[in-house]
Amino acid sequence: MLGFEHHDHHSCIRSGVAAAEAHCMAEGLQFTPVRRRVLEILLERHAALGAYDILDVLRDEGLGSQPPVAYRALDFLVSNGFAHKIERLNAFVACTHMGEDHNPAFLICRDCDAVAETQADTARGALAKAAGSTGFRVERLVVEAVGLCPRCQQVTPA
Amino acid sequence: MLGFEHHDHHSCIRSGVAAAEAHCMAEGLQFTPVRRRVLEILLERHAALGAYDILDVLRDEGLGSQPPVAYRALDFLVSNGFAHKIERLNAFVACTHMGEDHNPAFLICRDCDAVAETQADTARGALAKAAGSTGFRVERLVVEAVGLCPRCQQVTPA
DNA sequence: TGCGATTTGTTATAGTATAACATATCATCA
DNA sequence: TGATGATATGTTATACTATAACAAATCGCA
Ligand SMILES: [Zn+2]
Ligand SMILES: [Zn+2]
Ligand SMILES: [Zn+2]
Ligand SMILES: [Zn+2]
Repeated sequence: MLGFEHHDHHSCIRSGVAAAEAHCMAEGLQFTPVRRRVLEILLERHAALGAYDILDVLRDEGLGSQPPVAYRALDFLVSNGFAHKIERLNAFVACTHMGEDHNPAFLICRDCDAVAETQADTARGALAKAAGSTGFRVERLVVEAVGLCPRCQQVTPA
Repeated sequence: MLGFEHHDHHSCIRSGVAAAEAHCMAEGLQFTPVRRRVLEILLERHAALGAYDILDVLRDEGLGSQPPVAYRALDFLVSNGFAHKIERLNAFVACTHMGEDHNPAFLICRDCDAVAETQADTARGALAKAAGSTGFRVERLVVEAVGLCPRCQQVTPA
């Protein structure tokens, strides 16, 4: 899991983009400049970004200035598993398990909005079981934990 | 768990309101007409309702006509555990475990927006463990499963 | 009754997201 | 290569969700 710790962020961006590009190539999807750039922005910041934050960057770079441009790119990235939407924040993050089939769960710091992605396999199993007994069929699962990241626990104890 | 099945809805409304009222009495909280009515509306519909849906009802009944009226009542209900917010839908549902300390999880039908509340204890345990290893401290947990309810599986197979 | 705290009323505005349609680009094949 | 249908982008307008700020009313309690 990619958490709150340090890491080689430069290579993390490069490999993320590369994985997405490879996947698009393989699937015949168009990895257009806007889509690529939005993914890069998400990877660069490594945090939850609102659609309008992303749009601001795109606008500065002349890649688009209206909301639909950002939302469409984000829809593409989310649909193809390159990014996730954090419902709690109305924001988006790059996926840290590009291409792998996984059950993402997110740890969201209520102080600094940092987001870490981890796995929710156990949760999915338990939920699917409970749901199954009522006849409900689970298709997607949103798991978002809100709390304090290690960094903010020092600044804001209690 | 209160699922998608039939139940004595009339008594379900009454007991929900009664439980909230009792809790407010015990805690010295003001269970005002607007707050009571919003809880009743949520219990009556037994579905996820947007703040503006609720506001429409309040307006018809002369209980308030501006967004803050609905949002304040909802904040009160959510803060005190009488209702939950469904992040995925930007909507609210009455709690089905009034007063009990619990880890709610929701089963959301993507077709009819019906919502059932169940328990996410296993998920919470697993998440807290995974999070703990990174130093993250979980305070609240959002678990929302999106899929098809029994009813909609018949109408919309596949 | 008086006073501080809480709740409600109201206006205005901020923030998030999509509908609809015109234009441009891409992918393919005749 | 050049036509063509599909996909993606540009743009305008608007819908939906949520909160800030302040005034007025009400409540809880001394
Ligand atoms: Zn990184
Ligand atoms: Zn933090
Ligand atoms: Zn009921
Ligand atoms: Zn349904």
